Parts: sequence; structure tokens; C-alpha cells
Amino acid sequence: MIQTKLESFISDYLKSNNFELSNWNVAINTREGFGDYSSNVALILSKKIGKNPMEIAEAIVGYQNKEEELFSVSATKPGFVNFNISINYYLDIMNSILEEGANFGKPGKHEKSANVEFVSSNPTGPLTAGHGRNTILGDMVSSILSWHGYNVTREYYYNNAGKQMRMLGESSYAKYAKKIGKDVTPPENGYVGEYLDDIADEIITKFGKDLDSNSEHFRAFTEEKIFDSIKNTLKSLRIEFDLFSQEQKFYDNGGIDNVLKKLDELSLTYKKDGATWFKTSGLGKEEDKVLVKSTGEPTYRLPDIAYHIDKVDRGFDLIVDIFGADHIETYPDVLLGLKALGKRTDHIKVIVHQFVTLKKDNQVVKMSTRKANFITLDDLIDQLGVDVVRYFFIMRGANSHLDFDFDLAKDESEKNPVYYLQYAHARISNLITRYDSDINQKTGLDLSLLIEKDEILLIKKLSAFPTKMGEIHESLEPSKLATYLQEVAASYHKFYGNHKVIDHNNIPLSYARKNLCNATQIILKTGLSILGITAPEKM
RNA sequence: GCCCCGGUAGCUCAGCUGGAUAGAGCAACGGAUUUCUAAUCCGUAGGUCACAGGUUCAAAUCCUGUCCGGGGUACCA
Repeated sequence: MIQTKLESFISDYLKSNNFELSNWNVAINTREGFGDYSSNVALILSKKIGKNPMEIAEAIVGYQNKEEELFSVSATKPGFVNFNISINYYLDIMNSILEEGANFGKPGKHEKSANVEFVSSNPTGPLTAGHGRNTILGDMVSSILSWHGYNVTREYYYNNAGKQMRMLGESSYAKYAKKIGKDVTPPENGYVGEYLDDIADEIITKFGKDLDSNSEHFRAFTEEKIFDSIKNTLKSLRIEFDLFSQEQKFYDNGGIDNVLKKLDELSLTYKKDGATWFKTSGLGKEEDKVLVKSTGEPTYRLPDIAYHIDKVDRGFDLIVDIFGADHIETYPDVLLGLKALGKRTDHIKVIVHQFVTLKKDNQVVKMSTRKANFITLDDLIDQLGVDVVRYFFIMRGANSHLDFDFDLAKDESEKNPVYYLQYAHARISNLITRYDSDINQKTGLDLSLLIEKDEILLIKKLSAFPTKMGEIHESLEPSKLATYLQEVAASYHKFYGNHKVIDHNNIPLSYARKNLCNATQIILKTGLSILGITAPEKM
């Protein structure tokens, strides 16, 4: 990779002069007129050796072996060292894109495994727009890891045994009772969503009108129906899980008792106010946390520690948890628990995303499954399409609050960023078809004919793909891929608008440009497929 | 009170491991359609990077404080 070469060029210079310096860098330039890459090394060195930075920069320029053809070095004003990379370097990369196609930039296969836990919504109601971010983020993070050679397990962890599920059963019964004319007051703080009416109808059809409130059908059947709907939503989002894990398992197999017992042996728990506390203060935290409530029910932390022990023991090389901002307080406790019990945690990555503010009819919709005040993910998919939904939920960084304006997303669907990307792809498809029937030149490719500014910029943008994917692997931020693809599409549309590809008077150039289109299409298609968004041939 | 995110153009957000003239989309305004798909392109306008200090040759970026918004703070998960 070129950046490494530039860095070693500079370290060679430093070594040959016996300068010890560590915090300099070589960075890609986004601004025009300063070369492709720049280094701040002279500015930093200047302070250390008390010399004018510009002089140092000039010295580095002079250090270059003039035979070097890959790049040229120059110095500018305050003391930056700028590198201009030979176009041949970029053309070589373009050749690789054309040769390797969908595999371009992909690291070789390695035998690593990863587990990504996401959604993890309990089956108390359909997936809402609020769940969309976690769901789609998790799926794309999984795809990014797969692309980088991981064997990924997508895992959905849920609890169908707790208080909320009991409440769901009671709420379901209340709906049923009302429909068969019984006077039953619904549970306080129960669920009231319309989806429960539909389920109550089904219960009547299937099991009749003589069920009493104790019937298991209210809880079990309701849960089953809701889970079916969740799975359907996931399916329409093109998401497939490898594993569904139940919290109940860790009650049944003693995992939870075991955690309590071991923590107790380590003197990390104590009783107070009828509750069992986790002495996290002994592990560097300011406050202790409750593991078992005074009612005897564990808090979220305890089973989650047991669950994570299970995940760690399954031996993954990487474990990723996708959590909403509401978990930000609890996950450090889970990690502390794991550490205290002697488990590895250095391979656990927690991605905390901020919440989505959904706006509809100019109002903020507060999401609450219980109060049935929500827009479902299905609603969004129906109105906007899967591609738009997938894109909108990841177009912002996970750390930013996401404003999802339903009306705007719908109104603007024709000038949507998603369509901008897809249109670039479709345009290329059409063009290539046209080229094949009009010219159909297939030998004698000479990419060096691509000398226009728009062509060069596009080629450089495409060449950045492997580096960009590396950054995305590091940060696990799909939004960065979306941004990059927008830049690729913009470069392409610009090139397309300013230059004609098919020119019967200049077949060699036509052929070179057609290959530039091919390369662009490969990058767009690869990127879109990682995002799980379709790359249409026609629009 | 304490903890975690965020505050950048009218709106939604990039940029944040410090670098040169702070970017994009939408909205506004003005252009391009004898055409390889105008779902596009070109141009104009739009900024106290919340505020105040500090560190530095250099701060939107790092540190401290203040203000504002979101989330959390056992008995919702």
C-alpha cells in the first residue's frame, strides 16, 4: 500500500539523520493543490531540533532518490511535505479492480469467528421504528465482518420468561375477555396495542370462547404470534439470524446461580435492603449495583453476565454487542462481572448507538411498545421500501442522534440519497449494454488514455476502497461506507455528465472509459451488497 | 447530584488519533435536455464550528468550566 511506502520513505530519512521522532503522520489529502498525501513530519521535527520547518521539508525533498518513479515529493509553505503519486500506481489498482471484481480489496480468508448480538427485543410487540437502528446496524456490522473473512454468527437473545411476558399474557387475556363480552379490567401498565386485538381474534377462532384467564394460550400463543411477526419483519429486511438464545436457559442450566455463587466466593456480593448487591466499588466503580432485587427477581445484569460467560466460552475470536443508549450504564458491569470471574473481555466490542427520534406529522413520536404508541418497522418498509429503510437507519454515525422524519423520507423518496447511489449503478448498466451493442471493442485496453480531471478523480476514489474498508472494519461504522459510496457515485455522475463514453471516432478511448465504468460498477455493487441494498440494472 | 452521547450553513448531518481555504444532501435562487437514463450535471447564496478559558508553531478536533438537548442512574429490560 502506497501510504506505507511513503511512511517508510520518511522513517528512512529520519533514521539516516539519527532523528528520533514518533508522532508524525502521512495522511491522504482531500484538498486540491497539495498532492495526494501530506506529512507533518517537518513541522514536528522543527521544534525538536530547532530548525526552520521549511528547511527540513526541503531537505526531505532532497533526500528522495530521483530514480523513484512511484511518487514525487515537494514542500509547501509552513513546512508540509507533499507527495504526488504517479498515475500509473492508480491505473494498476484499477486493473486489479477489473480483474478481481467482487473480491477486490477483500482480505484473504482467515479462520476467525465472530458473534454479533443484536435486536434482542423481547416478544412483547412488533418491532417498531425505534428498533430499526439496532436491527439494521447489527446486520451491517455482521456483513462487514463477513466481508473481512470472519465466520459470523448473528444472534438474537431474548427473555420470554420475565415479568413483562406475564404482563403480556394478562393483557392478551383482557383483550380476549372484552371481545367475548366479559368485564375484565386490563392490567395496570399493561400492553394495549392493536396487534393484541388481532391475536385475540385468532385465539377465539382457534381455541373458542371458553378459555379462562389461567390458560397458557394467552401467554404462549401470543408470544408465538408476536415472534412470528418479528421474524417476518426481519425477513423482509433481508436479515437472517443463525441463533436465537433464551435467557431462560441460564436459569435452567444453573448458569445464573453459578455466577452468584462464584461472585459470593470472591466476596464480591453482599445483602442490603433485601437485595443482593454486586460490589463493583471494589472493582473500580463508584457505586455498587443490584444483582437481585428485593422481590427475588434478578436485574438485567445477572442473567446477562451468565449469558456472556456462555458466549465467551463458545470461543469466538470476536464478540460484538449492539446496544441502545439505555444500556450504556449496565454493560460495563457485565464486563466487570466477566473479568471478576476470570473470563476474557478484550475481544468484546460494545457498540452503543443513540436513539432514533421519529417524526411524523411534524411531531416527535415517543416510542413505547407498551402504550402502543408507535410506528412499526413494517409500516416503514411498506411506505418507503427496504432499501430506503436500511439506508436511512445507518446513514448517520451510531454515536449521533438520528432524526428519522417519516414524512420527509416519504416525500423525498424521489430525490433520496439511496436512489442517487442506485441510479449511478443503473446508469452504468445501461451504458455498458449500449456499448456492447454499439462498439463491442474487447481488446487493446489502454487505461493511460484516461487523463481528464474527472476521470483521474474517479479512479483515485475507486482506489481508496480497500483503505476505506479497513477503516470501516476498525470502527464498525456502516455509515462510513454509505458516505464513501455517495462520494463514488458523485464522482461518477460528474464524469458521466462531462464526458461521453461511447465515441465512434475514438474507439480506444471509448474502451478505456467503458472499463472505468466497469470498475465503478464493481465498487458500487460490492458496497451496496455489504449494506444489503439492491443494485438495480434499471430504474 | 452523578455517569454516557450530542451541540458545525435555514434543516439533517460528515469532518473529531490536532494541520493548509470547515464540507455534503435537502431547502432557496440562476443555468444545462439535437443526449450514453435530467432519479443527473454546472453555478450563486448561506458559518462567531453552543459559549468562555487553556495547551500548541497550528484547535471544529485535545483539556477545564458553563449553557442547551437526548439517554441512564436496582424495584422497565
